[in-house]
Amino acid sequence: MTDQSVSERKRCSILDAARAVFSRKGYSETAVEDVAEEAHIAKGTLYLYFKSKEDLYLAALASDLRRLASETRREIEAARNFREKLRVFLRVRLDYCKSRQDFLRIYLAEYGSMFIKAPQSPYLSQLLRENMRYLAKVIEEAIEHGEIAPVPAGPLAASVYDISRGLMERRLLGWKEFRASDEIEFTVDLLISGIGRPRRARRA
Amino acid sequence: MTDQSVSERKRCSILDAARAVFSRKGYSETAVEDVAEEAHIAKGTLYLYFKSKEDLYLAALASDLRRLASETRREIEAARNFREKLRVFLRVRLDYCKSRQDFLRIYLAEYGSMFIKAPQSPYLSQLLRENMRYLAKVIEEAIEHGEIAPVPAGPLAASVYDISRGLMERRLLGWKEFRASDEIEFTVDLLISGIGRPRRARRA
Amino acid sequence: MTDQSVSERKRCSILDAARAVFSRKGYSETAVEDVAEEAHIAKGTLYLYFKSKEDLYLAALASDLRRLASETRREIEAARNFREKLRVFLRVRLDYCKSRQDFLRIYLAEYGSMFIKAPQSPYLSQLLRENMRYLAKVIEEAIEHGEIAPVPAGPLAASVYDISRGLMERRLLGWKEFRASDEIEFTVDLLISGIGRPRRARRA
Amino acid sequence: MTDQSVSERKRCSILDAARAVFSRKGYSETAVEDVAEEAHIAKGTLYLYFKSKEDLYLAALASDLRRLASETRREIEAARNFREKLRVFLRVRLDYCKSRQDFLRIYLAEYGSMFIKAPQSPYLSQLLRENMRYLAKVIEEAIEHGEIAPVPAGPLAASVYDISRGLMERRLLGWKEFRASDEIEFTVDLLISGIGRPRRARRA
DNA sequence: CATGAATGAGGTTTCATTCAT
DNA sequence: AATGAATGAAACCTCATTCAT
Repeated sequence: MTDQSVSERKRCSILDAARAVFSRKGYSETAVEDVAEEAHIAKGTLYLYFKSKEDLYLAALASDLRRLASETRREIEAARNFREKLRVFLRVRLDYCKSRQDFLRIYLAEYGSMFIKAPQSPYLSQLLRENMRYLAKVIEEAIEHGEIAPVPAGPLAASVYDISRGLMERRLLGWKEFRASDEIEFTVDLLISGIGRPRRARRA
Repeated sequence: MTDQSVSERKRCSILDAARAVFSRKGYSETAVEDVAEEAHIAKGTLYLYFKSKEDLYLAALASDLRRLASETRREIEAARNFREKLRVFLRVRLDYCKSRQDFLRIYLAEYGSMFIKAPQSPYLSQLLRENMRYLAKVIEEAIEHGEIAPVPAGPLAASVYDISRGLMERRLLGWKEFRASDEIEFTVDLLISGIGRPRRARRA
Repeated sequence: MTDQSVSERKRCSILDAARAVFSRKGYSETAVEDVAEEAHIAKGTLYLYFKSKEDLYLAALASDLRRLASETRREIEAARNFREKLRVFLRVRLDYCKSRQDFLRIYLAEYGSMFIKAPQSPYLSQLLRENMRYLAKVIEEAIEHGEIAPVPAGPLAASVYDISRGLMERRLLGWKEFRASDEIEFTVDLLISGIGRPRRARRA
Repeated sequence: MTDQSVSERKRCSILDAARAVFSRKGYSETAVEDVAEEAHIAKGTLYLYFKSKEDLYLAALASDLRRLASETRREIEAARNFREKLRVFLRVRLDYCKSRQDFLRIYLAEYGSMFIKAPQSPYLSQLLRENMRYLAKVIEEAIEHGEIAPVPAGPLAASVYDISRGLMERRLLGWKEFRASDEIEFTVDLLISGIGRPRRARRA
């Protein structure tokens, strides 16, 4: 048991190192040795935990991707109404820009390369669809509850993902036009007032 | 004259080959030799036209990026009202998915890697901002004309870009939930009815 | 301890291989792979010990250059009078033609290329001046002791170096006019007595 | 006739360019294109006059080497006595340091590489021996005339060459200890009188 | 478990030479 | 005679991976 957890702990510390380095230099510019150094282990040791550089890269990505997904779910579950759920969805993501820059950089980079060597990481696209499906379900529930108009849930979920990704990207690039909370509010308004009825007085 | 154009023609044919190969295998998996073969020239010849692999890659990207931008402007200029302009913006992009898959794959991949080694392609992010700025201006005009509510133009333009990119991506991945024209209509409705006044009957 | 010496031993064996190959084919005609083969190691291994082809070349040169210098000093120190010191200086050098042909070829080649790209090997010219300076000091002492006439020590040292280099060169080319010991004797006589008329009793 | 001389003139201008470039950058660092540019002709044209890079290099060397040899002979012939001939021999060479730096650099570099790839330029070593043989003959005559002691002419000629080369080298490197004329005088004295004790009246 | 020396395939780039114009 | 675009061999160097210790 201890054995297992010790081993698991080391795996994690390697993943942390990997994220740090990959996010700094990118996949192809990163040498396996760089990661080993950052993790204070020998290059050979790394291969006891991951079977290849790519495996390591994908593992670094997946571990945090799962964390983001579960955190998102937990917070959404806790939110009262749809507007709140939307807000929460965006907030969790924008918070990641601060606390997990390294993960996000890899995530966004890998997202882009999906379009080139799709078969390489079926895992990412699968995880992505799963998460989108979840958001679609949340939307469907809101429709059922009469909170929003009966729009196609899948495409809407996709759009929400698109916009949230854009927000993260611009934060990472330092292009912030205004404060995170305002950006969230703007986005929620954009989406809700498109879906909700009239759109009279916004933001009191 | 002929000389110049012959040379220019060859440069273009190399760029075409480069786009084809890069979009298939990605930057780091592509060997310069692969591109040379695709273009039916010798490796060394390629270096007469481009000074490095990266130069070639960026040139392949930039040439089509400029084409997309100018085509977008032309069509938007021709459109009557804002709703139409929005529709046109999205349509031009979705058309590209068919006619220029190779370009788009490179574009999206490179977009992602901006977050990792930003300084490498300042050109891309500059072009991007320029294009966004243009869309923002179009939005501002629509606001002035009273076509849409007075929303912050910059963030809105960004969101439009985000969503359009998402649409392209999903088409490239074959995730289309429905026909392109429907997707465009859905998106326009989502955006407009969020910006425009009441939002009565959508989608007939 | 063993570790260090094992590593050091390997470094030396690579240097030996390098000297052998470089002296056979010259710097630019030698491929790094050739040296690796001669040393019975892989190309990559060589780069664990030397950071570039040039580094390897210079290291091969410097190691023996230092050895030659120290051997020279030791023997000169042991010699009684100036005539003897001169003899010894030349002998050590001519002996090197036999035992270290490979080194000498590199040394002489590199000497020549000093005049073309001087900044490349400041190390060589520095070592050279140091050694000349030492010989000059030996000469100055001989003058003080009244063993020889009060001639300018620097230029004389340089001339001695010039002639000794010529002797080595001609031996390497197989142009020997007579036996090494006779050549040494002739040179010592020439320097000490000159060729002007009198020249009575030479060599007792 | 004109045709021939025009062609010959072009060959020479290429040789001049070659000397200039080779002496600046060395053989392997020089690209054939560099020489072509310096000569204001196209790369292909150069191959009409010289069959390879090496051929060009050797030709650049040989043309001036012959010039140096003939100039040396002419001046030596004109000199009255042996001491004067010696002086003249050294002076012609030191003058070359000023007027033909580029040639000398190549000459000295190539001299060094003789020891590595001797078979490559048999021409140089042949020319060298010829010139040495000539000096030896001059020495033999001086001995016959009773101007100097009966020393072995070959080795002495070699030594004179060695020293003169050293003088040129140090001038090229900027190591001059004193003025050219003094250096010549010192050398002549050294050879004629040696450094042994008596050495009474030097230079009459 | 851990190491890190060794490997060698493969990458990008250069450049001497050719040849159609 | 002159050109310079095209070639492709070969060079140097990197680095993911293995394996004996």
